[in-house]
Amino acid sequence: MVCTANDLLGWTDFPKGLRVLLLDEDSSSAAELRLKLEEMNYIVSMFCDEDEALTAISDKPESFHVAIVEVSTRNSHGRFKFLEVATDLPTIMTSNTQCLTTMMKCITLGAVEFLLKPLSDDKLRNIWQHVVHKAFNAGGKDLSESLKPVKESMVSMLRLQLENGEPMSGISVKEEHETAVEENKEEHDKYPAPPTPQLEQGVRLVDDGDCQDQINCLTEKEGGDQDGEYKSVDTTCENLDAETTVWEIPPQISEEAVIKDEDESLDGCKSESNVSSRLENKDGPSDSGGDAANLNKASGVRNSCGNKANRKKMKVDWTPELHKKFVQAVDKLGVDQAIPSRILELMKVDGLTRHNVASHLQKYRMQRRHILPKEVERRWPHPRDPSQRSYHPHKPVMAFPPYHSNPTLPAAQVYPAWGPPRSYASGVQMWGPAFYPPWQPTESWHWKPYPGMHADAWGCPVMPPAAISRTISVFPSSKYIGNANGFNNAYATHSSYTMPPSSVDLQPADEVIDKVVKEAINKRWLPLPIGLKPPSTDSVLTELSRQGISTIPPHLI
DNA sequence: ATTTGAATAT
DNA sequence: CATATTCAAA
Repeated sequence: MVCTANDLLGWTDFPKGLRVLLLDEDSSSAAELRLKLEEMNYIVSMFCDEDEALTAISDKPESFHVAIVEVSTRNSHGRFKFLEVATDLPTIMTSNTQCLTTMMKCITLGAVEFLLKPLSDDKLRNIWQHVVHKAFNAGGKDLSESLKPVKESMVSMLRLQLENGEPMSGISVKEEHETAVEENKEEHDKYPAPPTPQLEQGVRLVDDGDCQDQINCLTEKEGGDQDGEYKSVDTTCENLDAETTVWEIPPQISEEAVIKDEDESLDGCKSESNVSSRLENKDGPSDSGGDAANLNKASGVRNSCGNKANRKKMKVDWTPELHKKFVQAVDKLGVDQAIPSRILELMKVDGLTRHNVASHLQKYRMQRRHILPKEVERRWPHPRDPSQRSYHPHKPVMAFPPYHSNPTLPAAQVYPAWGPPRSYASGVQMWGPAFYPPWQPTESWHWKPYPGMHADAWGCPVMPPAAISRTISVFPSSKYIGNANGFNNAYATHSSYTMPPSSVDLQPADEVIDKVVKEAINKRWLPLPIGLKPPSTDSVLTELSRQGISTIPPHLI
């Protein structure tokens, strides 16, 4: 397979070496085509029937970047099948006959273009555009293996160019011609369109669209720390030139108008750039996450707004995928170690800054602090006098770990923290109320209260939920959290008898408690007990009903 | 000098 | 709102 991230770097003269699958029954025209393509430095694999071709594709999906498929009235059926199966491969249909119906069908089935034979050299030469287009517009998920590298290389190229302020050797990409698929990005997000589902990408940096400040352009030098991180997007006027330059001249396509839009800084122009990363990170210690960045621009075909997408700071769009990465990073680090810089590091998402992460982390923590106590309230509702600050003796004083995973839970169930993956399009908050926090792999949750103290000394390691509810403490209320004295006091006072009898001997010394409490206070989002097995949703429900709470708003489950 | 987390701004 | 930016503190 040619296509690894490394190969990209080697792919200096981009279209060259692109692998073309040629499916054509007419052997003579096929041979001719092949010749031409090869002259253009494409690597051609010829097939005469679609089954062969499909087999080749399924055997080695990464062997082809683009397909050119001839269709005639006779073989159209098979060709349609090809289109249906080879969805990952940008496929150009060619035909001797112009049949609107056939064309329509091909396009509907995902063909990227329908060309009438004979194919012009120009058309042929430029087939690479479809590869790039697909690489940039397909969500990371369904991006075929062969396209990922392309995408990556494009991104790195673009980045480099922007950073250097000058075009890189060899490759340049022009996108103007691309149809403005992005135009209705919002719509796509909400109602993913069948043909080219714009699935969520990693980081979506959204331009705020106010290009009105020319001045800014000149003065934007602002010194400053964070600017470095935005280097690639914060451009000055001269960079702008460079930018426009960047987008011109793909190998021989000089003529197609490059949008030289001087600078129509205007209103309403929106464009965005997109950085996405692979999200194949599976659970577990596999942090193999290499990641690619994808830069997705709104092709500015329309009107004045050119593609100067990335000039101001972009807003990071925390897509579920991105958030998932975030959570995985946090999980991996363990809540107590989850600080922006490390998270950022773990996420390895290009274009994301520490600030972005910090901001997100802030929200994340707030969620945790709010959601959890609520759950607690539900489990031990204040019967009366909510103003009463005292905690029930029966009420738990210690929170069960907001994180902490039940190792037996499949990773998939680990979601709830910030909610199950909802349709990003739905616009629903991804971390809406969830019944349970993202229990994470136990080993990743490091609670180190005190160096010599074994975590397990605390509380009851694994107990049925009912038992836990009787023995483990929990924050009485959110109001209470943050009251250091109160908490400290409460904890010290009640911990002893909220402990299971069996643990009595293991009571930590007061000073140890102090330490723990201190840390707990300092990092209130940290879960307290250790080694506790989180109750399953079912058992919680059971427990709830046992306590006479039978009605749970559906959205909480 | 950096980084963090919270507060505040957009 | 969700993110970004600012700010005080570590």
